[in-house]
Amino acid sequence: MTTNSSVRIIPALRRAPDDAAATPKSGESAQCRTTCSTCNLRELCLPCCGLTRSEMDVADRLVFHRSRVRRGESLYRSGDRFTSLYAVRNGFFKSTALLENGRDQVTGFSMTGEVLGMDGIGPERHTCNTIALEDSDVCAIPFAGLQELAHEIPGLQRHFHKMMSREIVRENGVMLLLGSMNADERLSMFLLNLSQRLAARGYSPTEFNLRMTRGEIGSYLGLKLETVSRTFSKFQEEGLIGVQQKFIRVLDSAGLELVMGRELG
Amino acid sequence: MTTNSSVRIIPALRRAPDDAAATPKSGESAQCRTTCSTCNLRELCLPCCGLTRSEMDVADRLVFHRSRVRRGESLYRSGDRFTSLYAVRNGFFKSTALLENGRDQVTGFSMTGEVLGMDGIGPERHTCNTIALEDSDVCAIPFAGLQELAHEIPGLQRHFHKMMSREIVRENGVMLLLGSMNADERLSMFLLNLSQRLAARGYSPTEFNLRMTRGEIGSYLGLKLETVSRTFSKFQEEGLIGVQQKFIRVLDSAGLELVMGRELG
DNA sequence: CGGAACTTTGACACATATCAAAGTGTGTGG
DNA sequence: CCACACACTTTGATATGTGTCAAAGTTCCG
Repeated sequence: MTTNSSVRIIPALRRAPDDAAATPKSGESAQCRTTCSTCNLRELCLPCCGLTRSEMDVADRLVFHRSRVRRGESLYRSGDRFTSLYAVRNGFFKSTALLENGRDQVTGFSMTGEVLGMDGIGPERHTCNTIALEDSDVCAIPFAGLQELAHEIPGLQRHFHKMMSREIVRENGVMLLLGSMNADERLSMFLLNLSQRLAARGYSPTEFNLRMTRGEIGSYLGLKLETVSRTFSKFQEEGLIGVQQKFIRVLDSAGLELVMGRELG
Repeated sequence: MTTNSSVRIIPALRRAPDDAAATPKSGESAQCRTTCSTCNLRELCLPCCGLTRSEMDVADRLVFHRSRVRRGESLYRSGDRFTSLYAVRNGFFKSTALLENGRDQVTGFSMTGEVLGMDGIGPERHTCNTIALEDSDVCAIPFAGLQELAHEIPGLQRHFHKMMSREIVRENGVMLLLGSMNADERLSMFLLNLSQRLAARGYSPTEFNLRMTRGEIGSYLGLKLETVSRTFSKFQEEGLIGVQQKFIRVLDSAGLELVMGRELG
């Protein structure tokens, strides 16, 4: 199973492997308007993916609001009226859902090129909180406008459907993980998935900085933070990974994959 | 949280509260062709939901294959080419996903009026197995045709998007359940959800027959069948429910809801 | 430099899994 | 129609993985 946390928009994207947190210089968190044909991320962004030149002209009728979300700030909150999807242009987010009894849980992590907010389409309100784990840039895609556009560009409609479907498949994968895997398996799957998604974006699949805490990983994987920490330590002793706080080095990815298969032979 | 297992197509549907397993007389499992305007389930079915008379005429261009799936048979299997969505006209299904190491897990139960197969849209192949737990009737909706139709009927497109989105929200709910609830909470949520969905279809919310085994419930909830059985027994001792094999009587639904809240006060 | 947030590690508790055996119901073939 | 086999369920005894509680260690940031 390959759990793609959040839906990936493009299969691959080359980029300088600069894994350092993008600390922006300009402090304004102001929005700015932009269009698809002037967007430097258009090979990757939702509505523009695979459009022809003439379709792009149509697409430019749709105006996006690009905005910055600072670390710790919400992109949207549960209960907010749903108006837009958000393409992550740069950065890292967590989504959490709140149970009525007060507990909440991380339901996904999203990185560059993934689209957030699809849970809101049906209820017309967002059903989870999405918070930036580092200073991030997103492109807000007004849903109504997207729909009009998709009506004229069948390829876009199809693309959008696949995106939603993949989110369903991703969540299916998480259900399997939560329902039938032990702590070792969960964590090795988590690491392999992260590694794979980073690789698809041109980053190193073997060395990266985690953007989330042990507690957030645990919440996502249905484990307590102490268990996450212990399992990291165990993997390190076994030579599977190197751990220095948030910096992870995947030393034996085949070994990690074995962790998931070995309980049954 | 209200976990709607599979996406509900209509908010409510009145029906004679005949909960007995529909054992069909005619033995043929042959397909028959039908159109929306002659369908006796159209108030409930996907493409016809909320269409005007003239839109219905358009909809009739789309021909559906109605077919029967006998208990134990597959509606589709993981890996099958995706061509159609399936509206459950009558009956009960489970969907299971297989992990590469051999284990498999129930990812959802579906009943009348719910739509199956949305996981296949993205990958263009089904990603889970769906098996009838009783003799069932489905309506196969060719996806390509549905798309054409939706292009002409905006309300249908919107309806379809909401349906997919709700499936995402449902799975989110299951993730919460699997990630942060104990056995009591999981089972009471399961029962309440089932009860609620039955009520929405005009069946009794307080007395019903389970269509699945303890093992299947356990697989869905991330528990072993013995734990499911023990928890049923415990709920019975506490006067929350009555259990006689597959026949369940909800005696104290408020009490069941309390089970989910009481750990935190 | 000091405090806050996060991480690691240990000791122990507990919920659920595992293993086992008996009980119940159901369908089939004689 | 009975009897047998099979699938499912219940219950008990025990094992174990993960949670809980606690304390010390580390890093980060103001």
